[in-house]
Amino acid sequence: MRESCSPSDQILYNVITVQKELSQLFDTEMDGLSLTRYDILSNLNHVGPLRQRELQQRVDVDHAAITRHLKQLETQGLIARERCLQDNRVIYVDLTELGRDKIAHWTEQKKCLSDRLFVNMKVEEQQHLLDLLNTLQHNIQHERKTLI
Amino acid sequence: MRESCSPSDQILYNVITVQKELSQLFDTEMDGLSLTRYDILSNLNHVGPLRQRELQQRVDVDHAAITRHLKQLETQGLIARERCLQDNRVIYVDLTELGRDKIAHWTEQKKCLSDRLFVNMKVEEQQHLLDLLNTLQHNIQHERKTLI
DNA sequence: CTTAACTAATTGATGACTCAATCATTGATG
DNA sequence: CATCAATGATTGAGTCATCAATTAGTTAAG
Repeated sequence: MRESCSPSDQILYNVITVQKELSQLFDTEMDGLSLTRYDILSNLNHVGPLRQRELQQRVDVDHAAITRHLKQLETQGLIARERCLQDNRVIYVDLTELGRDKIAHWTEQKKCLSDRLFVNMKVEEQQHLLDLLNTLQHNIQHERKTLI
Repeated sequence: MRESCSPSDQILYNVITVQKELSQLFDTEMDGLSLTRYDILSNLNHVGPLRQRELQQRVDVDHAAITRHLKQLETQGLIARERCLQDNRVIYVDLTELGRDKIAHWTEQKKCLSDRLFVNMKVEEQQHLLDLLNTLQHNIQHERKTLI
């Protein structure tokens, strides 16, 4: 892939690389908190208690993955889970006090990192990059739909 | 992350998402060949026989991962490995005839997919996207260096 | 010559993700 | 009310990645 010359190939290759390096950077910078777990906690922080199912859709990983992450986060005391009384199948997930403290700290840390990653990029450029990425994402989703 | 509003946050989130969806699309479109394995075969196709070590650096995954991928690809008859006579530690890897046939087909398939993903993006836009991604990647690498 | 440092490849352990199968609960239909 | 489909969560198996430790071969210094 690295060998190919067309810009489109290089873009695809670059997206993969950036994601890989970004994840690693994130992990080391955030005391070992993975991007996925940050995403889980961040979602809970913004939109209060959530059903596991809803959280799974927002974070966009498998059911199984969510279950296992939440199990971990629960033993770390960052989140609490509670069965719904009306419907005994669903489990509501929310941050604990500790979780709320921690995520506040991590959010700050992430913002700091984010600032450093975009120092030399003007806001219009950022917006442009975002638009282009959105176009690409849209195309990918379209392809996936026509495939199924 | 999806909740946050600053363009930079959205960019980072989007890169993750695009990579995830792209990998899945690639897998389904290429008869289950993963991006990493495509990359391995593609490298071998372009730059002939390679030491495992060199291949590992080009594809940019762990030593262990390369060893295991090559083991698989060998049992599938796509590549061949041969010890170097001068230095018995190194193993040279090359495509077999079958491997060469297959990668030609997959390259075509990938080009086709790539074309579809960028239909509505002009070449200058593609180039611009690539430049912006490169800037981002450069910044990430810089951060990782200062961290270690 | 032998010991020590270096390099290439492999193996084992661990963690994250997916898919498929399962369990428990709910709700609707005959 | 009994059954059966639908839904939420869990579990098990398989893949792919990493790190750390190990094996095997090479090279250089005492």
